[in-house]
Amino acid sequence: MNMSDDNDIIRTRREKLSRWRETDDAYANDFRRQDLAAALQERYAGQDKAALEDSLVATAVAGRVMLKRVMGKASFVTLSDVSGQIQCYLTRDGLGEAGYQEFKDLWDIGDIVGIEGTLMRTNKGELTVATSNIRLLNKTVRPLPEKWHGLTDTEARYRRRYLDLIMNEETRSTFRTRSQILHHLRHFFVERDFLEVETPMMHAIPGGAAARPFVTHHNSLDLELYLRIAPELYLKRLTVGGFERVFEINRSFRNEGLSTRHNPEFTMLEFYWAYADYRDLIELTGDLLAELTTKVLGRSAFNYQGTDIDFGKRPLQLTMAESIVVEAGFSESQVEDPQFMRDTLAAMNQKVEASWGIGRLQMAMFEARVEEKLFAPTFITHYPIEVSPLSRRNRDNPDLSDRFELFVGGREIANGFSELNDPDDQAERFRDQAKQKSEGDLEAMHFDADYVEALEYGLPPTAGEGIGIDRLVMLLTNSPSIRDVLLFPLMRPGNV
RNA sequence: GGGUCGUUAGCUCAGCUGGUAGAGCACCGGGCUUUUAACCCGUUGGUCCUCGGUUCGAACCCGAGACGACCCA
Repeated sequence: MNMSDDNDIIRTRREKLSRWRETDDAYANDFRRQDLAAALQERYAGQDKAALEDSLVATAVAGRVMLKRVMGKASFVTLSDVSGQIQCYLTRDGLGEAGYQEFKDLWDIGDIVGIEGTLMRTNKGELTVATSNIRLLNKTVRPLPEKWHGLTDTEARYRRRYLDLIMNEETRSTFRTRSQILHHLRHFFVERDFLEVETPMMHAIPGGAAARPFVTHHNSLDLELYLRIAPELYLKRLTVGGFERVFEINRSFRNEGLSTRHNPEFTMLEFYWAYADYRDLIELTGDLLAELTTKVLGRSAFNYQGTDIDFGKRPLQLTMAESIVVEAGFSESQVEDPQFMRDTLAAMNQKVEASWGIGRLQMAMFEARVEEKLFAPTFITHYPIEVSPLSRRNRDNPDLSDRFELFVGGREIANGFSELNDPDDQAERFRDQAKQKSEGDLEAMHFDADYVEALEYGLPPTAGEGIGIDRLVMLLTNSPSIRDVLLFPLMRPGNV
């Protein structure tokens, strides 16, 4: 765990570094690479040994030494660059006595080097650079993890992600996929005339979600500020301002525990779409998942932790009450009976507050008994108004909201609704939240008078949605933990 | 917050019932001009996570703590 500075390996490599520093070109930056490994592998895949001998293709490659095989006066070195790997053949005849000796004396696995030469193919058929000139570009001090097993210790992989990236193609692949997902999401929304915006990360009043915030302090304003728990209320202010389609992909922060599904900072996509409602969102979300998966994976179906999921098919739809009937096995009348729900939750050792109405009781039951079972993509609709303080009230049933969440793999992936744009109703909901906060609910919302004022200037009929990007990346990269899709997940400071 | 498991060489891991700490890779020395985790020979390398306890004697047993993984709340 503790990588001390005085072990034999590091001491020897430091001695080599000292010798290298005595040369003229230690830490030179004038080596120019001509080709990437993968490009060479692809371009010359069809050329056999004889063809390459005839054509004398000159190249210059650079990268990290991953493997080194010394056989007396000839050696093979495997270089790794951003694209892939290529083998190089170094000989005393090819490099000259001094050059070959420098390689033998100074080069170690892990060093960053530049190699010039011509392409050849070995007897076993591997494309190889027959080296005529070598440059040591960075004499590294610390040894890489073991070449066969790599770096497997999860703690080390998260704390020293660079080593994980050097050693594990799977890790590199995950983060390439993450980048692709973000790219295609942006493309999807920009193509549909959504404007990408950035709204504040530091809020005087945290809002837009039920969560505990991180608190910080602005010195010169002498002001308590909160890291945002969601961008929602600012994005809707922009919709008031006439940006009728906006989206933001950025971090939010929630001061909660860590788990395989939660990191205190996480990435959300939120978008707001004027003159649309939650049913339009459900359609758009279905399109989005199908298109995204096809573009990123080349197909709409994939396997997540042993279960097949297909975003090419439209997700199921159930109301929250229906889902409790179906998955938890209660009758429709039981699900609507506050006393029954309260008693049943209590019997399940679930925390229940006396003030909770049927909406919060149903929500608690849903979270306890239903959510984890929703493996196949499923939209749960008709959330109770009691747990949806920013959502539009359902026209047919005022106790319900025009809101849905999407569940995949037993996890919430998206949350969307027709926006509440009645300022008086919103003020009433905020007052209710503030009351719950004063009664000790740490996740209840603050009264945001500034936001209500914005609504008084007029939010068009609008639908808005948030999509958890980390969880989406988990699905498409088959990652069991959110830490596997965050380059630097939060860790307690350790003595590493 | 609770439970289970883990922490031994730079890395991957063994280490029996408590009796002087082991292997492979890497490193160092030697051999080898088409290898593929190259191979062969010979070395080197340790805060056994930390602190305390039990014991003639602790990597191992007990207690407390640190860090991590997973599960639960």
